[in-house]
Amino acid sequence: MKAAGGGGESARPSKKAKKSSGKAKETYDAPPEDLDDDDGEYYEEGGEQEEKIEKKDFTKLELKPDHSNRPLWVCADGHIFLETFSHLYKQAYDFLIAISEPVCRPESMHEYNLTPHSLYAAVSVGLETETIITVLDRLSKTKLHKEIIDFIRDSTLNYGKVKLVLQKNRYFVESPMPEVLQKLLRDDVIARARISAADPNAKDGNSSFHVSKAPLEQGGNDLLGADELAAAAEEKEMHSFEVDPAQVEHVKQRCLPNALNYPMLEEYDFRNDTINADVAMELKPQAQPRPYQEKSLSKMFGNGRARSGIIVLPCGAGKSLVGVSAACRIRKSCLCLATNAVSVDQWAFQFKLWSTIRDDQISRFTSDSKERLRGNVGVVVTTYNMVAFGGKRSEESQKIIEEIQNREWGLLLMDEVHVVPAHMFRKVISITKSHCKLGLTATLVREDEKISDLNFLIGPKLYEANWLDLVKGGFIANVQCAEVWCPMTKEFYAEYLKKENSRKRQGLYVMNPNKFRACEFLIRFHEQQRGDKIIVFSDNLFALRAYAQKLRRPFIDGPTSHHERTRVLQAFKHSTELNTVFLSKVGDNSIDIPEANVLIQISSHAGSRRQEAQRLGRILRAKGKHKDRMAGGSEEFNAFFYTLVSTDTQEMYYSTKRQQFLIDQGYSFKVITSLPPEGSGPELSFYSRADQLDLLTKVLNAGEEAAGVEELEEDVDDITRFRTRRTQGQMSRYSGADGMMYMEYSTGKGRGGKAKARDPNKPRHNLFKKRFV
DNA sequence: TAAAACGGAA
DNA sequence: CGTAATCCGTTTTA
Repeated sequence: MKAAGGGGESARPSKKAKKSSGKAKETYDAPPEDLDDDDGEYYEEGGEQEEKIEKKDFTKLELKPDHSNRPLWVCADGHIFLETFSHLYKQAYDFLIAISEPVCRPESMHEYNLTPHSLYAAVSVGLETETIITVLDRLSKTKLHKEIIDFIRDSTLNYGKVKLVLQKNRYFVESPMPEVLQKLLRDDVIARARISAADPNAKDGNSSFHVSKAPLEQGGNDLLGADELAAAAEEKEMHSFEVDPAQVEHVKQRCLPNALNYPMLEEYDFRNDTINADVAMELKPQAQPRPYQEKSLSKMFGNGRARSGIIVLPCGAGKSLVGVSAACRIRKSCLCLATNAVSVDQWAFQFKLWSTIRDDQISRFTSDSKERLRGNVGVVVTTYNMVAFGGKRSEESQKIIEEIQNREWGLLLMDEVHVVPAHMFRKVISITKSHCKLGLTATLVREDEKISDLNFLIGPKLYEANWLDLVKGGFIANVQCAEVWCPMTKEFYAEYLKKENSRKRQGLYVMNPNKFRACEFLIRFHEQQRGDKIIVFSDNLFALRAYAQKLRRPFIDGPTSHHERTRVLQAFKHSTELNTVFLSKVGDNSIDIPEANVLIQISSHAGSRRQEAQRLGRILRAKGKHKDRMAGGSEEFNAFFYTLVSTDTQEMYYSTKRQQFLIDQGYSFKVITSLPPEGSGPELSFYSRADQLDLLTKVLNAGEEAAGVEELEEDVDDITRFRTRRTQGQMSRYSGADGMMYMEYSTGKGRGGKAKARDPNKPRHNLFKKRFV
C-alpha cells in the first residue's frame, strides 16, 4: 500500500512550508491515513529543496512517481489546476467543484481556488475534512503543502457546531455546546439580535439558554448512518436561544468563515416534520432528470435532509426540473419566486408539467392574477417584486401577502437569484420564513461584488455545471462565438471624433454603415444558406427600429403590447417566412424563444458580463437533438453568437469586458475583421456614399432630438483612443498566451498572423471556410 | 368584465 | 451615470 517510510514519519522540527531564502528543507507532513489508494505507492521521503519557493512555482515541488496519472497541480496559495485530458477528469471535476471555486475553465486546463467559503460549502454538502485532504492529495501530482492542509483543517474546524432552526415560525440558534453559544453572544450583532423572552421552559439554573431534548425517534432512522445516529444522540441536550427573524440574516453573516467562523448549519429534516402537512405531489414518471440534474439534487439531499444553497446551471439546461424535483422530494408548501410575470407563468406550467400536483394546490400571484390556495398547503408562484413591494397594496394582495408572511414554508425556491438587487433580496428573505432555500441561476456574477452575500443570504453553492461538459454531452447547443470588427466609414468616424456626448457617439457607432452591412450579410447568410432562426439584439432603441425597418423585420421592445409580442413570436416559431426578429432589452429575461439558434448583437453598450451570458443563453437550448454529436468531442457548431463592434470606438472596450464570463466558462471568441466580404456591393444596403451620408444626417438629427442637450465641439478624445488601443493589446494577449482567443485576419497584416492555429481536425463552418481559410 | 393605457417607483 | 424595462395599482375603454 503506502510506500514504506511514507512521509508521515518525517518527524522534522522545521516544518515551515515556505522558505524565503537559503537552504530550506521542504518537508510536508504526509496526509494522514490514505483511504484505499489502489493505484499504489507514490510516497517518497521528502526531498531536499535548495532554493526559495514561490507559491506558484512548481519547479521545486516534488513530483510523485506516477504523477502523470494524477490530474491536479495544487499550489500553496490555494490555487489548483486541473488537466482536463486526464482519465480522472470526471472524478476530479466533481471533487473540485465541491471544494473550490472555479476561476477559469478553458478547454484543456481549469483553474480553481480554495477559499474558506468554498470549503464551508464542501463540508456542508457532507464532505469531511480528512476526506477532502486525502482525496486532494491522491489527485495531486505533488505532495500537498502543509499550508494547504492546515488551511483546510482550520477552515472546516467549526462547521456543524451551530445550527439555525425554524420552529413554529420562530428562529433559534442551537448548539450542543453552550460555550459556543456564549462565544457567539459576545458578538454585538448577535447579542442584539437575541430575543430573550421569559420562556418558562428556559428556566434552567445552569445557563440562560433554552435546553431541550431533541425530538428523535421519529422513525426513518434506518436511513441514517452511524455518524448521524451518533450526532443525533449528542443532540439530545440541545442549548439554544431565539433570534429576531429580521436579524437572522445578520446573525448568519457574523457566523461566516470570514468573521466568527462558526458557519451555521441549515438543514431541513423534512421527513420528520410533523407540524407542517405534506403536499401531495410527485414527479411524473416521464420526468427523467439528466445526470447533472441528478447530481445537483444529490448535493442538496445527500443526507436525507434538505440543505439550503445555490445550484448553478446554464440557461436551457433544465433548471426548472431541478426546482420542481426538489419541491417534490420535500413535499411541503413551496414558495417559488421569479423575476417577472412571464416567468411566473412558466414556473406554474413547469410544476404542472413535471409533477402530479393538483391544479388547486398551485397558485400564481401577480398583479393581474391573484389566485388563492384552496387548502392550507401548496405551491405559490410569485415575483420578488410582489413580495417585497413596499407601497400601497390592493386589498386582495394585502390578504395574500399576509398569508405568505405568516406561513411556514418548507421550500423557498428562488429563480435567477443573481438578478435581484441585493436590498430586494434581503427583504424577501427576511419577510418569508422557510426551512430550506434553494437558489437557481445560470450566471453567478454581478458587476458589484455583492455576489458573496449569497453565502449567508441563502447558503453555499451546492453544485455548478461546467458549460463545455454539457456541450459535449449534447445537453446544450455548441456555440461558435465571434466578434466582428466593423471599421467606421470615414464620415461617421469624423463625426464620432467630434462628439463629446457619449449618447451621440453611441448613435454613430451603432449606426455605422459597415456594421449595418455586416449585420445584413449575416442575416442573409444564415437565413438563406442554413435556414437558421435569428435574433438581433440592440440596447439602443433608435438603432433597433432603424435596423428593423430597413431590413423589413419585426421588432419587439418595451412598449410593444403583449398581444403584438405573442403574435410576432408565434410567427417566428411556426412560419418559414419570418426567420429574424429584433429585440431590445426585453429579450434578456422575459421572452422565451427556444427556436432561435443565431444571435447577433449590434449594440451592447454597457460592460455587463451577466447580460452577455444571459443572451448567449437564449440560443443554448440544445438544437437538433443529438444529431450533431460526434464521437471524440469534435462536434459541429449548431448555434452562432456574433457581436458586432465598430473598430476604434468605445465599443471595443466594453466588448472584451462583457466576454470575460463566457471566456471563464471556456468559450473562445473568434475575431472576424472583414464582414461583409470584400466583393459585396449594392446587394447590401448603404453601398453608395450618398446613402451613407443620408443615413449620417438622419442619425445626427435623431441624436439631437433624443439627446436634447447641445454639446461642445471638441477635438479628439484622448482617453477613448487610449482605451481602445489598450483593449486591442489585451485581446492579442489572449490570442497568444492563453489560447482562449485567436485572431484571424484575411488580409494577413498586423500581428494576428502569429495567432494560434486552429485545430485542422475540427470541421469548419462554411462561412468561416469561405472567408478565412 | 376584461383588457389596455397611464403614472409612479425602485 | 443614464437608459430601458419591469412591476404594481388605478383609471379608462370596448
